Amino acid sequence: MEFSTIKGFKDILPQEVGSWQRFESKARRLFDAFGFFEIKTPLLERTELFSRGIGQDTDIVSKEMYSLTDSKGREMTLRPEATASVVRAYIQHRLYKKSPIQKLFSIGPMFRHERPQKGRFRQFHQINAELFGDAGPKSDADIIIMAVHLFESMGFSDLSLNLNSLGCDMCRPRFRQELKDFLLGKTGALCTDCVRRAETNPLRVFDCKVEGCNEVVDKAPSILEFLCDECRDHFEALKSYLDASNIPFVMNHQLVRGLDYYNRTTFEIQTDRLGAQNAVAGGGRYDGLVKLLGGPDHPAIGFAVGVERVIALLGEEETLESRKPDLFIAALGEAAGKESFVWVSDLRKSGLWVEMDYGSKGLKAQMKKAGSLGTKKVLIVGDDELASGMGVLRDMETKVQEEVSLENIVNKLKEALHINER
RNA sequence: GUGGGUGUAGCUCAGGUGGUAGAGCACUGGGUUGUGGCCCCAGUUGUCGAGGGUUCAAAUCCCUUCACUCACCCCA
Repeated sequence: MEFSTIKGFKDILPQEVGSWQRFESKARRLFDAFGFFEIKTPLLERTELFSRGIGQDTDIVSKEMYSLTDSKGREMTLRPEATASVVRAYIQHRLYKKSPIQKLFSIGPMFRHERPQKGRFRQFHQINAELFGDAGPKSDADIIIMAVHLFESMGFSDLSLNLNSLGCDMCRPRFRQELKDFLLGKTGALCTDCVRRAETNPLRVFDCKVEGCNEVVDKAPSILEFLCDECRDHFEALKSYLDASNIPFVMNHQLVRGLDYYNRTTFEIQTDRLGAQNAVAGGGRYDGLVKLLGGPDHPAIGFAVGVERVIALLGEEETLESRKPDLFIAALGEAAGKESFVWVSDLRKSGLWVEMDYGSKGLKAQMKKAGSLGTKKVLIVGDDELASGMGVLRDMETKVQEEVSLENIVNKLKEALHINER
C-alpha cells in the first residue's frame, strides 16, 4: 500500500519551506529587539497541565486533545497550545528568580483533534510570545505592538487589530450574570446552541455566527460597561499607549476567547481572506495562570501567531522558491568530467552552490539543464580545454563568454563568484 | 460529531444521452558533429480513489466505502 499523511497533518514541501524560514527569521529578529529569549519545551506534557491551565470546560480540553496513557498509566497529552508549557517551565526552573521580568518566545507545532478545514489543521505551528512579571498596561502595549510589527514586517496591510477587556474576577461575574439574564429573556430569537450557551457559558454567544443570534448580541450589554475602576483604568491606559504609538485598533466587545485563563486585555489580529478562520494571531493577559499552576502570583500576558495562516496570506510570488545555483560546470569527456567533479566539491566547500551533470550528456543538454536551474554562470570544459589549459566561462544572462585559464581555477572562481554575491 | 462539494497522467483539467481515455504544462530526445531560455517535430507516463452491482459493454448508471475539501463548531 501507499502511505500518506494522516488527516489534518501536512508535509511542508521544499518550495514552501523558504517562506516559513523567512517568517521565522523576521520574528526572531523582531523578538530580539524587544528583548525576548527563545525557550523550547517538550511536545508531550502531563494531561493535567492542560486541563487545569486551559480549563476543563473549554473545547480544547473537553474534546480536542491528543491524549495517551504511558506504560505506567500516566496521562500524557500532545500540547494543544504553548502557554501552559511555558508557564510550567517558568515555575519549574524558577525563572522569576533570575530576573523579575521574563520575556520568552517559542516556535513549534501544536496538536488539536478538530475537523480540518481552510486554515485549520490538526498539527499546526505557532509562534508564541509571553511576558511575565509586569501587570502594567505598558506591557500589554508592548506585546500588542510587537505582534503588530511582526505582521507589518511581512508586508501585510489589510489586517485589523481587535481589542477587548474581559475584566477580572471582581467585575466579570457581575457582567456574566447580567448577560445571562439578558439572553435568557431572548431565547426565542436564539439558535438552540446559544440557548444552551446562555446557561452554561454566556460569553460564548458572542462567537455565534447565526444571523438571529447576531441581532440579539448586538443589543446585549457590553463587558466594557461593567469593568471595575482598576480594569477600566488599565484598559484606558493601554489604549492611550497604542494611540500614542499610532497603532490603529478597533474595539470589539464581542471578542471572547476560548481559553479560560484570560483576564483583562484580549486581542486578535484578524483577516477576511481566510474563510471562516479569521484570526492570524490572538492573545491576552493571564494574570491568574501562574498561580493556578502552582507558582507565585505573577501576572503575565502573551500571544500566539498561526504560522500556517500567515503563510496562506502570502502571495504566490512571495511563496515561490527562487534559489539559483552560482555556477554550473558543463563537462565533456571523461577526463574533464573527473576533474570537474573535484572542482565542484571544492567550490561547494566554500559555500557556493555549484551543480554539474553526473551523466555523460551532450553540451546542449547540459546547457539546457543549467538554463532551467537559472544558473548565473556556466564553466565549459571539454578534453580540448583541459589540454590547452583554457576553459570557457559563460554568463547566462548576458551570453558573454570569456576564456579563462584553468590554472588555479577553483580559487579564481571562488573569488569571482563570492564577490558577485555581495 | 453533522452537512455540502470534489476525486481521470507528476501538475491544472476535458471527457452531453454507457462502447475499456485525451489536452495544456512538466519531463525525455531531435531540428547534423561542443552552447540554454522562444519556436517546430517526436516520445514516455494512467489498476479513470477503492470494492461490488446492472449490462454484450461503465471513467460514464446504481449501491457501499475511503480520501480530499469547504462549512457548522472552535480557534492560531
